[in-house]
Amino acid sequence: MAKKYYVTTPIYYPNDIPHIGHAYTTIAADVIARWQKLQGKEVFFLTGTDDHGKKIAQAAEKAKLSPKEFTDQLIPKFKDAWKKLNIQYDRFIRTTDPDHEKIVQEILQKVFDNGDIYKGEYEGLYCTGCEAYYTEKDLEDGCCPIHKTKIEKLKEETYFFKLSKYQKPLLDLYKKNPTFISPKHRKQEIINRVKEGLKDLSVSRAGFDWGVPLPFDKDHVSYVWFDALFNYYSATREKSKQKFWPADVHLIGKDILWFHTVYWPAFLLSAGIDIPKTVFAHGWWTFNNEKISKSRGKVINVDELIAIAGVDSARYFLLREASFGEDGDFSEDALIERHNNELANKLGNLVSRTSALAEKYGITKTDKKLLKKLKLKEIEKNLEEFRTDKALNEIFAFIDVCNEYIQDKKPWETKDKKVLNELVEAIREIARLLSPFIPESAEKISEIFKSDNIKKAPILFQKVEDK
RNA sequence: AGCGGGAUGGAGCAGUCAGGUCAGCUCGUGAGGCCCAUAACCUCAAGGUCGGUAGUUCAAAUCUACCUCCCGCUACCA
Repeated sequence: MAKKYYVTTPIYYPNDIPHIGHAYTTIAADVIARWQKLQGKEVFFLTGTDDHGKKIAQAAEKAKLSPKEFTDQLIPKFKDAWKKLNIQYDRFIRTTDPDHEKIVQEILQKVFDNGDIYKGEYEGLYCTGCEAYYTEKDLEDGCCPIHKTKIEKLKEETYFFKLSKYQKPLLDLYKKNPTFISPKHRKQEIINRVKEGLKDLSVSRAGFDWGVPLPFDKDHVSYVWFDALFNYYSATREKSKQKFWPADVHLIGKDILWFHTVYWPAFLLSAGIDIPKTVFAHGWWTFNNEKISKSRGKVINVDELIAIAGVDSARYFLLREASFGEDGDFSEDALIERHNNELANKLGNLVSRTSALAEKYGITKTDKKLLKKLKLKEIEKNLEEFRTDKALNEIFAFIDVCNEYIQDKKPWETKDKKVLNELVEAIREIARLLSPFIPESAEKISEIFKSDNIKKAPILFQKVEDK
């Protein structure tokens, strides 16, 4: 049986418009999924939305819809965006899916029976206007940042998860499984914070019903993280999917690293479920070196992203520009520069000149010497470690080698069919390696060089001129 | 305040974990080559005391200590 590979994105909050941040994580997951398929593995790629929570309930009320109707309306925005970006996910899970709700309840019951969930009182700073708790640092002069009203201390009955009990097991886990928190430089941050001690975590809310009811107390619904995190697991409970657990990688943004590397394994340990192999946190995008902020209109949504130079160029840019795990800066100019230079001039032109020469002079079989200069092992290693930028670097370094080769061998002069064949074989491999990143263009290239009867290629990447 | 990250030619970055093969890549600038190709491609050149100081070492961008400046995180927020 083929080896399996399971990759996830976070489940997104459906009230958002899909923007560059969502797109980045999802494209990265798609590239990894496609790459693993290329390695012959059986792949399961999960994405979805987190439909529960008070904010959604309130927004729905405003729109005079039930929360379910409200979220139903929002989901297509995400599905459309992923379709436009050529994302081949295997399942789009929603936290309102019945199979998910059922699993969450089973696990809540199990953890409750273990004694890891107990009833207690949560005391916090509560704003009645927002109907939400705030932490000390959110406040402005002791007032709610939105309503500017005095905030009050409130006690509420709630169920707690014994997170404190898992401090030691978590630290052991990090030690035993060094790649669980990736990239490496984020690990120490989490370890230090866990060492400082863990407080028990409130896992239920009373007073509204838009969530998964606690099986042992129907007046409470599960607090959002308990519900949301388990999506990764519940998607693997149907029979044909069970083999995929534990997940090979959860791709996430660095903002939710804490939840995925502390809460999530603690819940799983308590429920006696295997821990995923890796949680990989990537960085943030800035826009023209400024923080992306919705309020200032500095958001790039998916349509804008695609409009600049096409889907493949957008995919290519995002995975090439940012050192994976680090922050990256997005700008239209930078995207266009990479599109024109790397995709059009280097790759596109190589395909163009090679196909034109091959059409004119033909090719004959050779022993693929040029291909030996491709650092395939490096590329494979980088992709196993989610370093897409480095993998692309290596692939494009090889494209440079091909351009040098053609320059050096002057096949337009020598009409050497062997030289041309070396190039054709090289390009076939380049197309294969690039197919996870730029699926449409890679497919076109493969098509051009499919048989040995090659015709001159049309322009693959039309250059984008200055605006 | 604590914890974590960063500072590398004009711009943007890689290299730091495993010290020497390292000062690399892209853009920009200057000169040349080629004429197959998307005015693309190839070659060469100019440009950096690798944030600062001290140390370890035969050898430091890389390790250690201290300092300066930036950025992020500090938990019930999706």
